[in-house]
Amino acid sequence: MTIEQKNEDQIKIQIFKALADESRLEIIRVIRDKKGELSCGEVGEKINISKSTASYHFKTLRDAGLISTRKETRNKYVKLREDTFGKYLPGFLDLL
Amino acid sequence: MTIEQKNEDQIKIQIFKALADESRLEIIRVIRDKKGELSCGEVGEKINISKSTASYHFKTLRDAGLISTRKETRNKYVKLREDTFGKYLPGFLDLL
DNA sequence: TTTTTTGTTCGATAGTCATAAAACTATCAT
DNA sequence: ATGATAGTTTTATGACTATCGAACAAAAAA
Repeated sequence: MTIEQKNEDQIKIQIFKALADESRLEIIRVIRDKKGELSCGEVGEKINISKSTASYHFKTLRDAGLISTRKETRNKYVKLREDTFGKYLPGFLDLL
Repeated sequence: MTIEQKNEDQIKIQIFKALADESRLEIIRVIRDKKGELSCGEVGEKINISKSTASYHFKTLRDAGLISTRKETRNKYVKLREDTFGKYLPGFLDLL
Protein backbone atom coordinates (compact mmCIF):
# COMPACT_ATOMS: atom_id res chain seq x y z
CA MET A 1 0.00 0.00 0.00
CA THR A 2 1.41 3.38 -1.01
CA ILE A 3 1.90 6.43 1.18
CA GLU A 4 -0.83 8.25 -0.71
CA GLN A 5 -3.28 5.43 -0.03
CA LYS A 6 -2.44 5.58 3.66
CA ASN A 7 -3.06 9.31 3.72
CA GLU A 8 -6.34 8.88 1.91
CA ASP A 9 -7.32 6.27 4.48
CA GLN A 10 -6.61 8.72 7.28
CA ILE A 11 -8.85 11.30 5.65
CA LYS A 12 -11.64 8.76 5.32
CA ILE A 13 -11.18 7.60 8.89
CA GLN A 14 -11.45 11.17 10.14
CA ILE A 15 -14.64 11.65 8.14
CA PHE A 16 -16.19 8.43 9.37
CA LYS A 17 -15.31 9.24 12.97
CA ALA A 18 -16.92 12.64 12.57
CA LEU A 19 -20.09 11.04 11.22
CA ALA A 20 -20.25 8.32 13.86
CA ASP A 21 -22.04 10.46 16.41
CA GLU A 22 -25.71 11.21 16.86
CA SER A 23 -25.28 14.89 17.76
CA ARG A 24 -23.13 15.52 14.72
CA LEU A 25 -25.56 13.77 12.39
CA GLU A 26 -28.26 16.05 13.75
CA ILE A 27 -26.07 19.10 13.31
CA ILE A 28 -25.52 18.17 9.68
CA ARG A 29 -29.23 17.66 9.17
CA VAL A 30 -30.08 21.01 10.72
CA ILE A 31 -27.61 22.81 8.48
CA ARG A 32 -28.77 20.93 5.40
CA ASP A 33 -32.42 21.71 6.04
CA LYS A 34 -31.88 25.41 6.67
CA LYS A 35 -32.06 27.38 3.49
CA GLY A 36 -29.78 30.31 4.41
CA GLU A 37 -26.83 30.33 6.74
CA LEU A 38 -27.22 29.92 10.45
CA SER A 39 -25.06 30.57 13.46
CA CYS A 40 -23.35 27.99 15.66
CA GLY A 41 -25.52 29.07 18.58
CA GLU A 42 -28.72 28.50 16.65
CA VAL A 43 -27.64 25.00 15.69
CA GLY A 44 -26.63 24.08 19.22
CA GLU A 45 -29.93 25.33 20.55
CA LYS A 46 -31.91 23.23 18.11
CA ILE A 47 -30.34 20.01 19.24
CA ASN A 48 -30.12 20.91 22.91
CA ILE A 49 -26.50 20.64 23.89
CA SER A 50 -24.27 22.95 25.89
CA LYS A 51 -22.36 25.57 23.98
CA SER A 52 -19.00 24.05 24.87
CA THR A 53 -20.12 20.68 23.56
CA ALA A 54 -21.46 22.33 20.43
CA SER A 55 -18.16 24.06 19.87
CA TYR A 56 -16.36 20.74 20.23
CA HIS A 57 -18.60 19.12 17.62
CA PHE A 58 -18.15 22.00 15.20
CA LYS A 59 -14.41 21.66 15.50
CA THR A 60 -14.62 17.93 14.85
CA LEU A 61 -16.72 18.48 11.75
CA ARG A 62 -14.51 21.32 10.54
CA ASP A 63 -11.33 19.28 11.01
CA ALA A 64 -12.89 16.49 8.98
CA GLY A 65 -13.63 18.93 6.19
CA LEU A 66 -17.38 18.48 6.45
CA ILE A 67 -18.34 22.03 7.35
CA SER A 68 -16.86 25.48 7.03
CA THR A 69 -17.39 28.47 9.26
CA ARG A 70 -17.29 32.17 8.64
CA LYS A 71 -17.04 34.74 11.39
CA GLU A 72 -19.05 37.90 11.04
CA THR A 73 -18.91 40.34 13.94
CA ARG A 74 -20.38 38.58 16.95
CA ASN A 75 -21.62 35.47 15.19
CA LYS A 76 -20.04 32.53 13.46
CA TYR A 77 -21.95 31.13 10.55
CA VAL A 78 -21.69 27.54 9.46
CA LYS A 79 -22.38 25.67 6.24
CA LEU A 80 -21.80 22.25 4.75
CA ARG A 81 -18.83 21.61 2.49
CA GLU A 82 -20.57 20.11 -0.48
CA ASP A 83 -17.24 19.34 -2.14
CA THR A 84 -16.26 16.93 0.63
CA PHE A 85 -19.67 15.29 0.77
CA GLY A 86 -19.67 14.97 -2.99
CA LYS A 87 -16.21 13.44 -3.14
CA TYR A 88 -16.34 11.04 -0.19
CA LEU A 89 -20.04 10.53 0.49
CA PRO A 90 -22.00 10.77 -2.73
CA GLY A 91 -25.71 10.62 -2.04
CA PHE A 92 -25.27 10.73 1.70
CA LEU A 93 -26.96 14.06 2.34
CA ASP A 94 -30.07 12.99 0.44
CA LEU A 95 -30.40 9.82 2.49
CA LEU A 96 -29.66 11.41 5.86
CA MET B 1 -37.48 13.30 14.69
CA THR B 2 -39.31 9.99 14.54
CA ILE B 3 -38.35 6.76 16.22
CA GLU B 4 -37.58 5.22 12.84
CA GLN B 5 -35.21 8.04 12.02
CA LYS B 6 -33.44 7.52 15.32
CA ASN B 7 -33.05 3.82 14.61
CA GLU B 8 -31.76 4.55 11.14
CA ASP B 9 -29.24 6.95 12.67
CA GLN B 10 -28.05 4.23 15.01
CA ILE B 11 -27.51 1.89 12.09
CA LYS B 12 -25.52 4.54 10.25
CA ILE B 13 -23.49 5.36 13.34
CA GLN B 14 -22.61 1.70 13.78
CA ILE B 15 -21.52 1.51 10.16
CA PHE B 16 -19.42 4.67 10.37
CA LYS B 17 -17.77 3.48 13.57
CA ALA B 18 -16.94 0.20 11.90
CA LEU B 19 -15.36 2.02 8.98
CA ALA B 20 -13.42 4.50 11.11
CA ASP B 21 -10.47 2.19 11.68
CA GLU B 22 -7.42 1.52 9.58
CA SER B 23 -7.29 -2.23 10.20
CA ARG B 24 -10.92 -2.66 9.26
CA LEU B 25 -10.54 -0.63 6.07
CA GLU B 26 -7.68 -2.92 5.14
CA ILE B 27 -9.73 -5.98 5.95
CA ILE B 28 -12.48 -4.74 3.66
CA ARG B 29 -9.98 -4.08 0.89
CA VAL B 30 -8.43 -7.52 1.22
CA ILE B 31 -11.81 -9.18 0.97
CA ARG B 32 -12.88 -6.99 -1.93
CA ASP B 33 -9.72 -7.72 -3.92
CA LYS B 34 -9.82 -11.48 -3.42
CA LYS B 35 -11.75 -13.18 -6.13
CA GLY B 36 -12.98 -16.23 -4.22
CA GLU B 37 -13.74 -16.56 -0.52
CA LEU B 38 -11.02 -16.43 2.05
CA SER B 39 -10.76 -17.42 5.67
CA CYS B 40 -10.55 -15.12 8.69
CA GLY B 41 -7.05 -16.37 9.40
CA GLU B 42 -5.84 -15.52 5.92
CA VAL B 43 -7.16 -11.99 6.20
CA GLY B 44 -5.62 -11.44 9.62
CA GLU B 45 -2.27 -12.70 8.38
CA LYS B 46 -2.29 -10.32 5.45
CA ILE B 47 -2.63 -7.27 7.62
CA ASN B 48 -0.47 -8.52 10.47
CA ILE B 49 -2.62 -8.46 13.57
CA SER B 50 -3.08 -11.01 16.33
CA LYS B 51 -5.88 -13.49 15.91
CA SER B 52 -7.81 -12.15 18.88
CA THR B 53 -7.69 -8.65 17.46
CA ALA B 54 -8.73 -9.98 14.08
CA SER B 55 -11.66 -11.78 15.64
CA TYR B 56 -12.68 -8.55 17.35
CA HIS B 57 -12.62 -6.64 14.06
CA PHE B 58 -14.61 -9.31 12.26
CA LYS B 59 -17.26 -9.14 14.95
CA THR B 60 -17.40 -5.35 14.66
CA LEU B 61 -17.83 -5.56 10.90
CA ARG B 62 -20.37 -8.35 11.17
CA ASP B 63 -22.43 -6.47 13.77
CA ALA B 64 -22.47 -3.45 11.48
CA GLY B 65 -23.78 -5.62 8.67
CA LEU B 66 -20.76 -5.04 6.48
CA ILE B 67 -19.55 -8.64 6.21
CA SER B 68 -21.01 -12.08 6.61
CA THR B 69 -19.25 -15.23 7.70
CA ARG B 70 -19.84 -18.87 6.94
CA LYS B 71 -18.33 -21.67 8.94
CA GLU B 72 -17.13 -24.70 7.08
CA THR B 73 -15.47 -27.40 9.12
CA ARG B 74 -12.36 -25.86 10.68
CA ASN B 75 -12.42 -22.58 8.80
CA LYS B 76 -14.65 -19.54 8.77
CA TYR B 77 -15.04 -17.83 5.45
CA VAL B 78 -15.83 -14.19 5.12
CA LYS B 79 -17.34 -12.01 2.41
CA LEU B 80 -18.64 -8.50 1.98
CA ARG B 81 -22.34 -7.77 2.26
CA GLU B 82 -22.91 -5.95 -0.96
CA ASP B 83 -26.49 -5.15 0.02
CA THR B 84 -25.36 -3.02 2.95
CA PHE B 85 -22.62 -1.29 1.00
CA GLY B 86 -25.07 -0.62 -1.80
CA LYS B 87 -27.72 0.78 0.49
CA TYR B 88 -25.63 2.92 2.82
CA LEU B 89 -22.37 3.47 0.97
CA PRO B 90 -22.97 3.59 -2.76
CA GLY B 91 -19.70 3.81 -4.63
CA PHE B 92 -17.60 3.35 -1.53
CA LEU B 93 -16.02 0.04 -2.47
CA ASP B 94 -14.86 1.37 -5.81
CA LEU B 95 -13.16 4.36 -4.23
CA LEU B 96 -11.59 2.45 -1.34
C1' DT C 1 -16.58 52.05 30.49
C1' DT C 2 -19.37 48.50 32.14
C1' DT C 3 -22.40 44.81 30.60
C1' DT C 4 -24.14 41.49 27.41
C1' DT C 5 -23.61 38.33 23.71
C1' DT C 6 -21.19 34.68 21.07
C1' DG C 7 -18.12 31.47 20.92
C1' DT C 8 -13.44 28.96 22.39
C1' DT C 9 -10.45 26.66 25.69
C1' DC C 10 -9.39 24.23 29.95
C1' DG C 11 -10.13 20.79 33.44
C1' DA C 12 -12.48 16.91 35.18
C1' DT C 13 -15.03 12.78 34.49
C1' DA C 14 -17.29 8.75 32.85
C1' DG C 15 -17.50 5.87 29.10
C1' DT C 16 -15.89 3.58 24.89
C1' DC C 17 -12.31 1.45 21.85
C1' DA C 18 -8.22 -1.19 20.08
C1' DT C 19 -4.86 -4.33 21.37
C1' DA C 20 -2.87 -8.76 22.67
C1' DA C 21 -1.91 -12.69 25.86
C1' DA C 22 -4.14 -16.52 27.93
C1' DA C 23 -7.65 -19.66 28.41
C1' DC C 24 -11.20 -21.95 26.04
C1' DT C 25 -14.05 -24.51 22.22
C1' DA C 26 -14.56 -27.10 18.26
C1' DT C 27 -12.82 -29.72 14.52
C1' DC C 28 -9.67 -32.48 12.08
C1' DA C 29 -5.50 -35.51 11.56
C1' DT C 30 -2.34 -39.10 13.42
C1' DA D 1 -6.58 -40.70 22.66
C1' DT D 2 -3.22 -37.08 21.42
C1' DG D 3 -1.98 -33.35 19.15
C1' DA D 4 -2.49 -29.63 15.85
C1' DT D 5 -5.37 -26.01 13.75
C1' DA D 6 -8.90 -22.13 13.52
C1' DG D 7 -11.48 -18.92 16.00
C1' DT D 8 -13.83 -16.98 20.15
C1' DT D 9 -14.02 -15.12 24.78
C1' DT D 10 -11.98 -13.23 28.85
C1' DT D 11 -9.20 -10.05 31.13
C1' DA D 12 -6.21 -6.23 31.45
C1' DT D 13 -4.54 -1.95 29.85
C1' DG D 14 -3.60 2.38 27.63
C1' DA D 15 -5.60 5.62 24.56
C1' DC D 16 -9.18 8.22 22.94
C1' DT D 17 -14.15 10.46 23.11
C1' DA D 18 -18.21 13.08 24.59
C1' DT D 19 -19.91 15.89 27.99
C1' DC D 20 -20.38 20.08 30.74
C1' DG D 21 -19.17 23.89 33.89
C1' DA D 22 -16.06 27.49 34.54
C1' DA D 23 -12.88 30.62 33.02
C1' DC D 24 -11.55 33.20 29.04
C1' DA D 25 -11.56 36.35 24.71
C1' DA D 26 -13.60 39.40 21.38
C1' DA D 27 -16.98 42.39 19.90
C1' DA D 28 -21.30 45.04 20.37
C1' DA D 29 -24.62 47.47 23.11
C1' DA D 30 -25.83 50.11 27.14
